Amino acid sequence: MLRALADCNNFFASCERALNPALQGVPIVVLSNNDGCVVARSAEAKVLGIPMGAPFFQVRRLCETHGVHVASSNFEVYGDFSNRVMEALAEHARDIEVYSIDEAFMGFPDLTDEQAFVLGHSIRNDVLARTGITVSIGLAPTQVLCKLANELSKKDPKTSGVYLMPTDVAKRLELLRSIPVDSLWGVGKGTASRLRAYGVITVADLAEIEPERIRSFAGVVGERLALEVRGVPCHGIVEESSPRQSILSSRSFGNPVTQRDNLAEALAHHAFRASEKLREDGLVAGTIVAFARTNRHREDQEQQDAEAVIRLDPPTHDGRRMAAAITQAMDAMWIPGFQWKRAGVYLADLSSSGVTQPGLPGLGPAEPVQRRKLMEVMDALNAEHGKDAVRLASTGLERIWKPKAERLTNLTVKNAPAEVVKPEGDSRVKRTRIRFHE
DNA sequence: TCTGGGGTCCTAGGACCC
DNA sequence: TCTGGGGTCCTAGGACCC
Repeated sequence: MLRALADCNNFFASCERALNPALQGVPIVVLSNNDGCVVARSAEAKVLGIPMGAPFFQVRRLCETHGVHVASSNFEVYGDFSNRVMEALAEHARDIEVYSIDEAFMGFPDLTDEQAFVLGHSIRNDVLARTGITVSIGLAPTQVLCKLANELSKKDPKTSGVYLMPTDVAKRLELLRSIPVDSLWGVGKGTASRLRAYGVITVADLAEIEPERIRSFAGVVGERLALEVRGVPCHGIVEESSPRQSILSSRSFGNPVTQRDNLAEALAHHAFRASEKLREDGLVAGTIVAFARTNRHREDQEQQDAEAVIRLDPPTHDGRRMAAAITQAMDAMWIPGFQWKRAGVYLADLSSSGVTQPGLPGLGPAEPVQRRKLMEVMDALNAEHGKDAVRLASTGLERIWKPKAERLTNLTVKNAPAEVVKPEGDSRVKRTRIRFHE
């Protein structure tokens, strides 16, 4: 089977440009939450030498000097673009696995090299025409090789955005000999240094070593990698997404929080946000962890973590119950005298809601009817009138803990076509696994 | 002054049991 | 000084990804 990885180029920056055609040719930078770091750069911004992940305050001058358009990230809008890209991709593939907000693996029946090229280009053209987003296509027999092919397509302008990994094994090995093993998907710093210690320097080295031997020093992860670069698929294209195992809602504060009440409000807010995601997926949680941290980057300040772990018995998806539990836990959690920079709520021990567990007396339906109804009504109102249209009083009125987002693209009728902001429903692409991050 | 927010999977080691 | 052997389950933390 032939596989492909389609990956949107400079995705968030491309979305901003698609929303505002006046940005054609203008360097664009998109900032992370709280306007903290650079998380996406248009090609022009890369040329200016703005590094990925740079704290914005370090590149602010550079941006001003060169007239860079700087945008706060707007994940709702990027999610809509993503949906439309994935729908277009799905029409071309036999199987599709939406891997992240801007990437999808696709499966095709076997094709000749010629056919693969033609297919790659027609996918690219179609997605561009329908969404305004440019994708790069890497074609190969395994997902790890697809990743590599995709990178090569982006690096080399001659490929015009479509790269097919050589099907001839000797040719492929020759190519892989020039690629360092740490550029592989799944090889980070730790694995790279372990591999180096055993003489595995290039991807070809990995392809030539006995997979069983790899296992002794790089574990099953290394073994799978070795097989994949040989062209033996270990990852299938997963169309059915498995249920989530954890949910996190957290943010940095626009300004450090020093008052207990403000931290409590922020945590109640995150608890409710997390509970919304839980209900969306039809799950209940058995454990909440509420946490707060001081600013790791301030070496002049004493650091502190605060954490409260709360068991929910029976498990729940009731945001009110969670917020109340956290409010109670504040006594144990609160440590005065620190400047809290970030806080959040983590949900674990997730299981399907409405399921009674056999053999466990007392574990009836997850929630009493009236509690469920209340959440349903709140979710419905917020879906219709926008996030936070109705919210828990415990999340506060002033909300001085809110993160910064000072450069949000103004979605007026003029620059936001209706179908961009509110795409057609009924996507046939399963997106339950999609995660809204870059 | 100012530094993101999600996730998954694997492993090692401890608790516990027979 | 010396003090079994094996199995399972759970958890914390590391590594990695986007």
